Amino acid sequence: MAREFEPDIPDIVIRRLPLYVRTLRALADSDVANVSSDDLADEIGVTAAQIRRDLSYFGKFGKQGKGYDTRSLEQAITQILQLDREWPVALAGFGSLGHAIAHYRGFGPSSFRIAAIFDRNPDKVGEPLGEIAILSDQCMTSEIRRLGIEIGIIAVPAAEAQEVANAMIDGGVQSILNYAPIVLKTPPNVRVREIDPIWALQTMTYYLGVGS
Amino acid sequence: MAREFEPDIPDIVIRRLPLYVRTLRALADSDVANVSSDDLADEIGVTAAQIRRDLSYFGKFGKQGKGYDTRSLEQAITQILQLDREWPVALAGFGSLGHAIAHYRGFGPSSFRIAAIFDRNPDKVGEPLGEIAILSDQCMTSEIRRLGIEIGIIAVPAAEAQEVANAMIDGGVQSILNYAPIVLKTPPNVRVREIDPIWALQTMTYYLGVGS
DNA sequence: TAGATTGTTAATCGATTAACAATC
DNA sequence: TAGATTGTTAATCGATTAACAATC
Repeated sequence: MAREFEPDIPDIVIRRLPLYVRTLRALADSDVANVSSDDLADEIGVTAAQIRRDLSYFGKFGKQGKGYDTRSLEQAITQILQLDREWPVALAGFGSLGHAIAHYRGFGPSSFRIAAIFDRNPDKVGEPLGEIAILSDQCMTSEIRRLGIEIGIIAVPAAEAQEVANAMIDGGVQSILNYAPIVLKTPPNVRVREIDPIWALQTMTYYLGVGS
Repeated sequence: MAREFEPDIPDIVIRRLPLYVRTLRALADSDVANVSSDDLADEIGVTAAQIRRDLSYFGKFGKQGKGYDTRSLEQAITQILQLDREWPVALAGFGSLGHAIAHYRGFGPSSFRIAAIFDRNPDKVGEPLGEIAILSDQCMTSEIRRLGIEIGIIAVPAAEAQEVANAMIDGGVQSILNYAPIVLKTPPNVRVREIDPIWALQTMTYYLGVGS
């Protein structure tokens, strides 16, 4: 049975776990072998109680009086998140945004690898990227299914985003990173996260100006 | 008195408002003159009760039996968010990520304009962007203050991000869009939003695989 | 008027925090 | 052992939802 329907771990807890991994990795890389939930909380900017509560959903990872072994807690959470493997990702849209994503250096050291790129006009977008051909949108569903891809990135204009999402989902995608400024309609087993810098800025202007 | 300390409007409500603006604008542009909270909720993927509750923090915008005038509700929320003006923005980091941000087409029709660009090595990054010179990080605080900039975008490596944030804040920045994968330490009057595609992907792998 | 839909209150739901016994 | 810190429960806090009187 798929974990989408795991009832008792709140999504908001899952969303914090990558932050723990990142922070623990930085600590371990700085040769900090142990942390208490208090120290970790300070580092991250949350409360120690929240960290302990979050971890308790998954097991016992610490030692009373001692705290957590940074490296092994990092590895434990990495496993929980299934980040101890490489995930092939499909990128739709190879305009300027798609190019920037494809060349984004952050993917290198991560668990994600762009394994297929699609564009409505594959001829017009110029060079393929390294070994990855740019394919037509029409191949999307079948190619995603062929490669067993479960993660898609949408970098097409808003007007085309829903159609692209549908094609990805038909191919088996269950996680979508959406750069288009539109709310995608998706079935309940598909998760979408938004990347929208303008939106993010718009949530902060409310607080600006006036006094200071 | 600054609205940072406005006690009674939850930040989570503020974060939803841009979504309402965007959706109302799309409806108005499609010549839909009126919407009920029910229709709007369907469009956005939230509940009608939530929309009515959110709006009630700011006033009365609808008519019983009729719903909301799309255009005027859009404008009302735009005003609440202070999006009816143009905000100059400072961009720190003009590497490949900074370039992509500076050229991002989404800024064009938005309320935001990149007004200053900074890099640690302004000589090495090549061409200035249009009319905007690339200045040294050392000018950041004074130039931000001179231009009255209140919004900053951080696109530098993680190791430099905190220092850059400090310089921005010293210059008067109160809103930061952070592309660096690090938790910034900031005073309580400064708001930070994260843009981190890898993090976003990492919050979804938990649900993948296994069944389907 | 009759029907529809708002604005608002109270009830529910869920997440965070505080506290502390267990124990390393 | 004494001190520190976990894991967990119960209390608190805050956000969402349901319901409905008001009214267009």
